Amino acid sequence: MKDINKHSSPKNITIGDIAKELGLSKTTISRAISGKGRIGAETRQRVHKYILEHNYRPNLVAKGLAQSKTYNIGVILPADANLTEIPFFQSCLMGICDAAASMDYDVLVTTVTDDDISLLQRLIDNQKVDGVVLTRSLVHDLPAQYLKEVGIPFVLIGTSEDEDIVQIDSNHEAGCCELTTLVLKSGCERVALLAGNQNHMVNRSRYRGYVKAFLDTGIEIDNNLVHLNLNNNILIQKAVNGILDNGADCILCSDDFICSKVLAHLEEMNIAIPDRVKVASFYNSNNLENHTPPITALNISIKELGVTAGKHLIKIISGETTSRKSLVNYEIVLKKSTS
DNA sequence: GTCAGTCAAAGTAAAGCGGA
DNA sequence: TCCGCTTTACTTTGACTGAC
Repeated sequence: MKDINKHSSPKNITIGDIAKELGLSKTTISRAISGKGRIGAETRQRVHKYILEHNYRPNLVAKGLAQSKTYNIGVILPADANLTEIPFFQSCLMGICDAAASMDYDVLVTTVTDDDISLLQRLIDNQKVDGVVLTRSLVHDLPAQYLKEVGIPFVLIGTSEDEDIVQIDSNHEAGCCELTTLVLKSGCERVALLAGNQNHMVNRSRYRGYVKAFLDTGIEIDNNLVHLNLNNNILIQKAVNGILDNGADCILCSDDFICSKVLAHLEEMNIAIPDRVKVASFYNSNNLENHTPPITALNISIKELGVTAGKHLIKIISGETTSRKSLVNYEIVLKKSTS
């Protein structure tokens, strides 16, 4: 028997040490700890007494080996997230980490772009994780398609038309419809929408909510006031100029990135909010909360999205059934920008 | 047949060991 | 010294053994 301590740091007590000390096999110790399999009550008590006295902690690598599990979950972030999106993904990640830690899992993070999922494939090929949380939903969702093909458990933070995918989201369509209706009923007659990339499912849901509010209130949409796929500042500024020329009295922004660019452009043009034009966002953030005047926005607990996603994923990994779609509550926070 | 316990195998990095 | 093979570490679990 070689001396394994010769080249290593002080080692933790193992199941083998306990077996040797108590004159039992490693199997018997394992069964006494797990409660699975037949074992005498007195033996079980002896083992439990010993592990309590010696602060035994199972080796998760070996446990994973025996169960063909890694006790890791992967979190996939978009590599092309812009600066204003980072707080969203950070809060998601914190929620996922909390959920994972509470269920004895660790988290590995990697990134994908819309058309390059090689880092996700590497994570799966190398068997680094038992399951995956996708933090962005796309219309043509390459990561989701890939994970379905290879049969790895995963959940999606967002919405998908694929009914096989477990989805964690807020009801964006209902929230945006509610906020748009509030604005329409407050007396605004020319309510514009500036929305982002329509390849992102969330932006489609927000657009549907805007349209539904007009249908419900019986007001016709003026397409001159609707601009989609605003992916950069130049497009946003052009859109703002266009809707102001078309008499917009309220600007609804599909997210805080667009909203912050709109606010900056309005300030440059010395256009007063809310006196000349009202502004609201379908997604809230610290940037908007700290703006003068404060901006009316839809509020969602992003960390709760992450916690829910993490818990659902680990349930699926453990073989438990879970609901296909979970919705996290939203609230409309009315501020001076629409008063 | 039942009960209580043991054996062996799973994956893989790192260390040990023998021969060239 | 280098190369390549063997052993070890770690836990779980189905199959197996021995006593009654």
